[in-house]
Amino acid sequence: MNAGQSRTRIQKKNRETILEAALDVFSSEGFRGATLDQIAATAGLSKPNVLYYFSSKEAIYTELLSMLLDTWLDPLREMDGAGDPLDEILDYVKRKLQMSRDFPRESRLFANEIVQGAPRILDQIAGPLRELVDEKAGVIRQWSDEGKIAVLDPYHLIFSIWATTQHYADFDIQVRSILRPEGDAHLDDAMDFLAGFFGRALRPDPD
Amino acid sequence: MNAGQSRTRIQKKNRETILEAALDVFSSEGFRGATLDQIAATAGLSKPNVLYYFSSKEAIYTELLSMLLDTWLDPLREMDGAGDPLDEILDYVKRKLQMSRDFPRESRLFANEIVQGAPRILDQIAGPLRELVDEKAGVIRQWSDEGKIAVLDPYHLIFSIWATTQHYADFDIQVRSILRPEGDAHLDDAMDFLAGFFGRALRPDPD
DNA sequence: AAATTGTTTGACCAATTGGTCAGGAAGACG
DNA sequence: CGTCTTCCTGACCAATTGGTCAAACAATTT
Repeated sequence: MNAGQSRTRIQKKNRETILEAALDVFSSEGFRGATLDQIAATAGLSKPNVLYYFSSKEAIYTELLSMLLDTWLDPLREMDGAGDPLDEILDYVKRKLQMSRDFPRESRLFANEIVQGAPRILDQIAGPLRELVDEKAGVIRQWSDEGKIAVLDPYHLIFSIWATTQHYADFDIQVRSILRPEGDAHLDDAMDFLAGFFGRALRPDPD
Repeated sequence: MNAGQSRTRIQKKNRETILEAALDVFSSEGFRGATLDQIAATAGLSKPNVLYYFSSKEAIYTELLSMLLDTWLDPLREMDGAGDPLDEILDYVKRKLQMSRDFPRESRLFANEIVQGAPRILDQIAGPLRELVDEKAGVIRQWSDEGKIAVLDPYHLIFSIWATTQHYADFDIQVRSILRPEGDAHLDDAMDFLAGFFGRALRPDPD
């Protein structure tokens, strides 16, 4: 398949269809657990036709991963060192939880990959992701130094934001088994909880 | 294989060897991704011999899961409604993080299972786990009502403890890629962070 | 030592899986 | 229209996988 730019109308449509189907299958079965037959069936295409658009199962997977990583990091990128510290962090929490609500499959795709040791995305994590985190950790540290928020390790703070928000996508079935919510109502409760929780934890100590 | 009690010396040893090997393989590859050949090779046994002790791949997996779930919930069981509220919760956080350090494979085994929709453990989650959580959430709610800790949704508080502590086992590779720690040193930092974090968040409001 | 029971394995099997290929169907284009 | 390229498929293949089985081998019991 054409590795470069030019794509016909049909190519654009079918590649999109395949990636959408692959997201479905990979996110719920993991790379090894997903089969080309499943992906093809979900996409409504024949298996050879899927392989006409992507050279291999792995090619579909890695394309998905690299396409989605950027989107995934956008909420953190938006955190603005010039804004109000507490608002910026709480807004980040909000955006991240919103992504768990809107893109749970994407979250699970990454979760699957990382739990299994990130064999096909380690470069991206040790590279761009790490750099972004380093940068934003610097911003948070400065806010701490200026007394705008409590003094807390910024890296572990970021981890705790990832963990608490992605939990609602990755462990959705567990959350639902325990809360038995109607639809997504519990995510509003989660947002209230997290706002209160991070708000309290970040409130600066009196001098 | 004998489904009942009586086991010979050799049976005990080999079943244990197989389960240990299976934990290794299942936790890093997921159910579908793991193969009997891998498990047999890791255990140092032949594949038919593995199947002499367990009737199928699935039998190994479900036995592992149900064996480990109890251990997994022990830290929460220990949380004592009669103890000092803040201490009890912080001790729970500590025990849970300790489990991420000591039993990361077990954590990843559950993570894999639950991310993929918990197809073979849903009963356990909707049953015993849910009941335990309901009970402990009641305890926490009471502490809130008595003004001993801040007023926060107890279910989401428990989720946040799970999420933040298990993160260090399940997303270990990501944490390491970002922090580049020597050995497990970062887990001590994580403990300091989480103690400060939960301590601040739970501190009751002045009346 | 013989008989019985428990353990191990090589050889094998059917199903699944990722991937190939020759050729046909359908668009694009002059 | 005819030609050229793109798109699609049935049939096929080799490798892998979960699982079986008869027979050999080792322990234990009598």
